[in-house]
Amino acid sequence: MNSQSEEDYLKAIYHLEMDYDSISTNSVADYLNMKPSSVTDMLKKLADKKYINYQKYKGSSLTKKGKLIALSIIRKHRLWETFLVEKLGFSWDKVHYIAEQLEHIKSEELIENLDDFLGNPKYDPHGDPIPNKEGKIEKMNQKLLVELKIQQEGIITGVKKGTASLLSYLDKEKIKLGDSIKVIEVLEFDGTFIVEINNRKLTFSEKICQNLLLETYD
Amino acid sequence: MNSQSEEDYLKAIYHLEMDYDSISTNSVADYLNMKPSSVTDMLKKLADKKYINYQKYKGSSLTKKGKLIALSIIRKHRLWETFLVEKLGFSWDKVHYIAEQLEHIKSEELIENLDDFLGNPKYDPHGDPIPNKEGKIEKMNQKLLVELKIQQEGIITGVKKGTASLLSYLDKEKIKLGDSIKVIEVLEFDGTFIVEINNRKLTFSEKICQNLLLETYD
DNA sequence: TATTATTTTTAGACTTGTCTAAAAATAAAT
DNA sequence: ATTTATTTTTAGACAAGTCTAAAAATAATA
Repeated sequence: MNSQSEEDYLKAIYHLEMDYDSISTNSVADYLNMKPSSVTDMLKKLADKKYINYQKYKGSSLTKKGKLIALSIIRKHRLWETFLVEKLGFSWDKVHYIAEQLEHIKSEELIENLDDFLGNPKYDPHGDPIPNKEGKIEKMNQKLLVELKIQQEGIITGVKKGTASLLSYLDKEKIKLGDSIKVIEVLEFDGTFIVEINNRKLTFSEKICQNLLLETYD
Repeated sequence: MNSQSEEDYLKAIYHLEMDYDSISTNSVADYLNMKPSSVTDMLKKLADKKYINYQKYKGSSLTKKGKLIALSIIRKHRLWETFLVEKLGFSWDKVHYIAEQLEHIKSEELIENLDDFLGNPKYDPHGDPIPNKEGKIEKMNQKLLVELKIQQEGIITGVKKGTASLLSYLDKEKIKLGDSIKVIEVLEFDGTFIVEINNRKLTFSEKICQNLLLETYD
């Protein structure tokens, strides 16, 4: 049985491995708001348990075993987030703190029953893919809308830094993070995109497309 | 913010106060499977926080403040149990361990949304009353079926010690703990009870009635 | 009521997970 | 290539919550 702390570290390393090749002690400390010395201690412990490969001063990486645990926590997190939004009416931006707690509840049966109850969802309310029981997870890519080809699809995950005003525009148009978007046409003349969201056709300027972040599956 | 441990102790004292007048350190230790010395330490801490009245060698009792916390944990526990049984299809006898974990999740909003989602249930799957948000809880009494008067109702909570075989009879008759029972008639001749359970009329011998435990509300 | 038994508390130790401060290793820069 | 800066580890401390063993208080009994 792993402690809540151990699970948090494994999850952090998993997320960091998405973005960086080698995981430094400091990056884990930053991610978890902890001091590097505390992280060193825990890394040793996780290495003893064969959850990570850790070499003094060299950095860490998850072993197969560690990755499976991280994915099982992420699975729980995303299923609980789905539950909170779909069943309890929370808005997608308020569920993280609660899911951080719920993801540590111990019971295989609980999470499988929850999965069935939710209709075995593939994506959570943020549009992130939910790993299956065996730890398989759909690979995803962060892209800008402007990078998509015609007919390609993605899920809206946010906007680029410094363009928060775009968020209120999206809000006005009743577009939420997690909504699916599909490119129908791109006008050669000015780069305007015609896209489909929630069965509605919408027109986006090139500037919008350069600032809208998506996840795509390929 | 209270720790999981503190919450467990407060809940234990609450439950013990249902059955006994004065709560000894040892009784808390037994209830929580802990050593009395550990309990003493925690009792001091809870007294510092004004959650209990504690006097060396004399025993403990919950303050108003402590009782409210205990009731809020019990509320969470029973709502989660209801969720697990009603929504996730768990059987009533397998939910306790999971609810023990879920009851410590921190979020007012979560529990109020859950309450609404479940349709603001009054009783949990074991037939125990669920305290409301303000800590009000329906008073209940343990009684034997034989003690009930005609037309009185109760919820089946168990059988007397040494009569486990009665359980398999109930099982055969598709009667579960938590089922509601109402006395329709008592035959003077031999003390046979005619009762209604799940809209079915059933006949119980006097011996059965002397061994079937109920909760009643009055 | 004096003695024995039981309960409760105290004292000190241990574990987990964190911290600070200092030392050691690695990386960057002059 | 030396020096300087940064990163990482070590060493030692602390808080929470538990334990064991022994002492103190209370309760039971002869």
